[in-house]
Amino acid sequence: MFGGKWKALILYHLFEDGVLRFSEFRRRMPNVTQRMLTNQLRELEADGLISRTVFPEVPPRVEYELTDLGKTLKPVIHALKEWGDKYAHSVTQKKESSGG
Amino acid sequence: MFGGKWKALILYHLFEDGVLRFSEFRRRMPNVTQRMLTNQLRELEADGLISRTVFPEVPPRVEYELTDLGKTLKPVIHALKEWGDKYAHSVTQKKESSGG
DNA sequence: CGGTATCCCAATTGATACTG
DNA sequence: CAGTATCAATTGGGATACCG
Repeated sequence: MFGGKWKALILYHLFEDGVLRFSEFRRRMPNVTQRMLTNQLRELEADGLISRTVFPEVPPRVEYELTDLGKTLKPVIHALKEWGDKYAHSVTQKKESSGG
Repeated sequence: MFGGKWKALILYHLFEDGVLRFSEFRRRMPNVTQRMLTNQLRELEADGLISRTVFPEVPPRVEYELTDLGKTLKPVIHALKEWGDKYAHSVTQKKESSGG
């Protein structure tokens, strides 16, 4: 379920910001391609962890937020971030990511 | 770093049991192939999370345990397991795993 | 007992271009 | 703004057989 390379980061930003639009994700995760972002958002939605709300406006607006189930992941994401902050530098990195 | 499908489970068993031999992993995770188990153990070792000790005996014996760095992952693995125990059933599963 | 070596398929990820 | 479509490359994973 956490298979996706960016899912944890997506969830992290949702815990930080509550609600995010597609373009806001793009700003927060600049090195995720549009395709991958769409892809992972849809998978998270399919797993019932986030919700997607389309506002029929011009220009279009789509908002993502955590579902109740998604919110239960807080301890996991939190533990992951804590660990990353403390120890990620100890681990061999192949490439720098979009700083989460 | 958690890319591997079985890494979290490997770490979990090490937190449970302290030290494990190759064959003990196999018993605890029957549906991981020998190749994948070796593979993921080596990656964890390369990342400095576990150590591998070979005892030059007959029959051969190899023991795996957590390094100090590996032990710092306890909160993460713990949070993950807690979540799994509570909510994994809420999520669509494609296949059952080796029960962790 | 604790692995390696091969082969092969599936899934994931990425680059780029296009669209309502 | 928020996506799709298409193609290509890489990586992950499983089956099976063999080895010191």
